Amino acid sequence: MFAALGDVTRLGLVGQLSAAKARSISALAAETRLTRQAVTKHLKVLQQVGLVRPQRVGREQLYVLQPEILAEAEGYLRAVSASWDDALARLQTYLEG
Amino acid sequence: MFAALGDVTRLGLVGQLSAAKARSISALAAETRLTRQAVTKHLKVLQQVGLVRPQRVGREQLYVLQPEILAEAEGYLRAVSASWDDALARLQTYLEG
DNA sequence: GGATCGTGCAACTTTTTGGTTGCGCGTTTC
DNA sequence: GAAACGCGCAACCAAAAAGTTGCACGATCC
Repeated sequence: MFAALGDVTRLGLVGQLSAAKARSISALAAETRLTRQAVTKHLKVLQQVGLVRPQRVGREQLYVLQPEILAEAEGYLRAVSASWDDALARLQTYLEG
Repeated sequence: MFAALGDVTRLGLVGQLSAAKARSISALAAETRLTRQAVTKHLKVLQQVGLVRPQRVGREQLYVLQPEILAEAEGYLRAVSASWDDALARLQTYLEG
């Protein structure tokens, strides 16, 4: 999940998709300096982690963002922060004791 | 930032550091199957994005987690979710209109 | 029905990255 | 002060990932 978002190009694609309802591969590729095939590969990666969902419309393949998945990552970050706060509290106690 | 967390080993190191106050490179390496130098490299990466801060103590180099930085990533995810909700609302309106 | 558009698939090249090995240097410890 | 410990640096290796090119195929437009 983080690995999927860790690529600048993919993060850009997520950005594009977060601003639009749905976009075709060519439309997405048009806003980058990459080939259409490169964009296709990145979309496959995003799809594998569930961040994005393809949807065929005529001869176009539209991609839609699945923001529910983002909540997972958000939750993890919060958990790490929390457990670190615990550790910090223990450290505090230790230093004061 | 996401790229830094995107590696399994680095995410593991963050996990270790979130559970302890501070840990030396060797101590961190001892809990993985990796060399000390490999761990050193990963810590450098984490340090570059500000997730971790080194602190020299005698001949040991301790590393401490900087959880404030995690809030940035958390905020970004929330923002993307939000703007997508907007897009979804517009799509809804479009379809109903 | 022929041209065009959007796409999928496969092979290939290039770059990045994760990992190791080897050595030297400051800090302890006895 | 010599041995041991914890590190840092640099060179090197291998595997994975990013990107391109070339071709074929269904959908659309005229």
